[in-house]
Amino acid sequence: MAAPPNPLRRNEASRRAILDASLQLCAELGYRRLTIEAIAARAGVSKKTIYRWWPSKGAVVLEAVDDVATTVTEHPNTGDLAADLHTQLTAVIGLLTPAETSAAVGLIAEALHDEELARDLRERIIRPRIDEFKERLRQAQRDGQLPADADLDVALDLIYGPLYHRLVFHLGLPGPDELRTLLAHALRAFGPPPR
Amino acid sequence: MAAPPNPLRRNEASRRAILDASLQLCAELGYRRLTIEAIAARAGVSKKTIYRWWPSKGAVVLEAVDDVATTVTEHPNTGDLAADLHTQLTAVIGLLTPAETSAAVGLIAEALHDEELARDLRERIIRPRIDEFKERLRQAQRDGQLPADADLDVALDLIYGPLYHRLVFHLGLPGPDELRTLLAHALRAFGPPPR
Amino acid sequence: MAAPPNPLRRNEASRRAILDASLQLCAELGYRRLTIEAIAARAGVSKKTIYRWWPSKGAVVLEAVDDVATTVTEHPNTGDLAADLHTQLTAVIGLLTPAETSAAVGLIAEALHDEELARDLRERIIRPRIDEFKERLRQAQRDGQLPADADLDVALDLIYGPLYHRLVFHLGLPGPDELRTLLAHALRAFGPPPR
Amino acid sequence: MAAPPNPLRRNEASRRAILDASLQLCAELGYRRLTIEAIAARAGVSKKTIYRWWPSKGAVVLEAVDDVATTVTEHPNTGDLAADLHTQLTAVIGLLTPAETSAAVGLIAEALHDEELARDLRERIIRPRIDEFKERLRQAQRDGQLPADADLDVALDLIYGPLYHRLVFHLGLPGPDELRTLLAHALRAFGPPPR
DNA sequence: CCTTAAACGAGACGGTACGTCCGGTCTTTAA
DNA sequence: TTAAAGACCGGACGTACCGTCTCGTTTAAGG
Repeated sequence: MAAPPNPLRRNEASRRAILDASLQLCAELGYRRLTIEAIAARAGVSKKTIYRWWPSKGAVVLEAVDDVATTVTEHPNTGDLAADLHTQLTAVIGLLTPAETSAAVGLIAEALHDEELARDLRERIIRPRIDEFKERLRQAQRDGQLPADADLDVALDLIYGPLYHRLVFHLGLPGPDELRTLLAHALRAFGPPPR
Repeated sequence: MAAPPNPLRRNEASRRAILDASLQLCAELGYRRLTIEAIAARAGVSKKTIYRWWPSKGAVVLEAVDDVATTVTEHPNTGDLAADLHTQLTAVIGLLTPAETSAAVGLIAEALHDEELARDLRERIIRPRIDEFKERLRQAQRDGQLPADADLDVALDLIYGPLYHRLVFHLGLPGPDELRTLLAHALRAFGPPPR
Repeated sequence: MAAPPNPLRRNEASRRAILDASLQLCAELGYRRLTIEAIAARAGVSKKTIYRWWPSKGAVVLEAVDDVATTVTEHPNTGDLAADLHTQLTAVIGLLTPAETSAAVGLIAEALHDEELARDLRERIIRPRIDEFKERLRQAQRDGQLPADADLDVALDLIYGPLYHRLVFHLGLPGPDELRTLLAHALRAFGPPPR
Repeated sequence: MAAPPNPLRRNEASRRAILDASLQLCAELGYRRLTIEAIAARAGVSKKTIYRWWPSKGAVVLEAVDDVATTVTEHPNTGDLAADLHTQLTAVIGLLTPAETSAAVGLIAEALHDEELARDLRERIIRPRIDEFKERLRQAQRDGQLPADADLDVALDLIYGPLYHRLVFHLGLPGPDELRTLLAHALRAFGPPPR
């Protein structure tokens, strides 16, 4: 692989213009119709500049999403586990809605065919949030809201799984009440409800 | 939508050749690198013939998958709910593995951007299986293996959700034991196991 | 070559509809944009029926032009050679104008690449008129308006040549006065003007 | 018409390869069977590159012919008008022979339906040669080989006309002797040969 | 402060696939 | 038995983007 370009020389204004253009165009056209050519044109940048810093459309959008997602999805900790999960999942649902023009959904679709992008998506975006999620669950275990022996990986699957199941088949993402019901069931899977 | 051409005139041999070529090529190249041109070439058919009967690559593959999936995923009914679900989910995992060359995974990715394909995928492939799944759960309710008031939509989400959660982030589809664990938890969400 | 179909079975109504549609469409679209498909559609006839009786688009148009050209271009004989030639050439110019939508011009262009069509065009349409033309010149020789030893093939070239020279390079077909001048010069090439 | 791309950036090697391939293929297949795809393939160039610089197959071939025709058809001036015209017309006949694979004949046919190509053909190729031709005739007038009042436009029609008349109806282009006869007649149209 | 190497915009280039059109052949249906 | 309707294979069309590659022009790092 060729040596990567010297990051010191990187033009931050171009980087921002590219990421902004990506999200704008994704919102306007949807991820699928988004093209590198259009990003370059909108950002007032040459295609070469994009390819110098990112290997693919997916990588550009991933970085753009990473920027904006950072603030959106911090796991809250108010002491009430069910309420906090509800808040958190609602934020995630916001990132995935509307599916047609959501950059996040576009990335998920792309990652299904692109091993490398999938790895980046998982490691840079998902994994840190999984870690925060588990940390919050451990807190709940210490608080006695969740059994100490609960399998946190299973919890992750039961709590986040329904979202993606519904997303991929366009079954309609859950509204607030439905979400509450789902969470209640998921938590019940770990034992008798706390006194 | 334009009226489809008269299906009476349709050449069944061409249809089969097209569907077979689609699945072959998908297995060889992966859904993403699959092209209409290649399907036409492999099937010995003109592109026009494909476009006459299907609106997009996704629609072709959907029909191809529909053909083969029919037999693969019938919900068994041995009387043991957890075992039957395990069997069923294992079959579904088979359709989704390996992700890079699975036609089903390709369709799921495509459907994330294509409303119309998503509708077809849901109505022609998924919905009937959801119905069978719920029917099996109702049987379990009659058998006393599941509380009579269990919310079957929630059950669907808790049981199938983990698969898609793991699929979209390449978290590794569950193996047999992991699957058993997931199922046990999901079922526990509906109350204490019947005496 | 396959035996031609039995002309006795030929449907005259279809034949007329095809020829009429050809000329209509040629006038509307120009020869180049004319297609067999469009002729069939306009004539309410299947493509097969056209291919059964004619080998190519050119052959259809040739027959259509032959029908209408018959009456248009009979060599007149009033006794005044120059005047008669003027009349005749004016009729020919009419067939070639406007060039963009003239079926005759389309045939000429097609014949430049299609040996077989060229032969048919020459033998069925052009040759009989050449014969009439020469007959008229022989009459003029008998009348003393043209030297008895004039080379009629050369006369043909000098009299008709300018039309096609101008046609192929879009130099503008001659108007009545210009045509008179051209004819006067062409006839002068055959000797001193008769006393 | 859209502004053409900046010619400064143009790749001269590609341009030459395209023009060469065009003439080669035209000689092999004839103008009619020549396709942009084949030119691109033979020239080792993408179709886009052809469409970037030329609007149509005709325009490509026109430029190719322009290149080669430049040297072929310079009007000679030996002092003997009839002999010089004979030389010149022989060169033109060479460009038009054999008709099936002559690029020039292909252009003429195409120009009959394509106003824009016709204009280019006339202005870039024909007009300069007409000017040279008339210049040669004016020289002949000064030499006393042609009457001073001869109408040079008429001379053009009488001298070149026969070629195109014969070309379009495949009547056989004139050989050397026939050509001499035609020229002699055409010149006689302008009055008694000077003593 | 100046030099000089890089990053940059612009965009041409070889490719691949797109979705469409039409040519010419073959099959089905109805009269 | 004929002809309409039209499906079929083939092949070229002209377009859109891909990712690579010059070009001159900034521009900022380090001498």
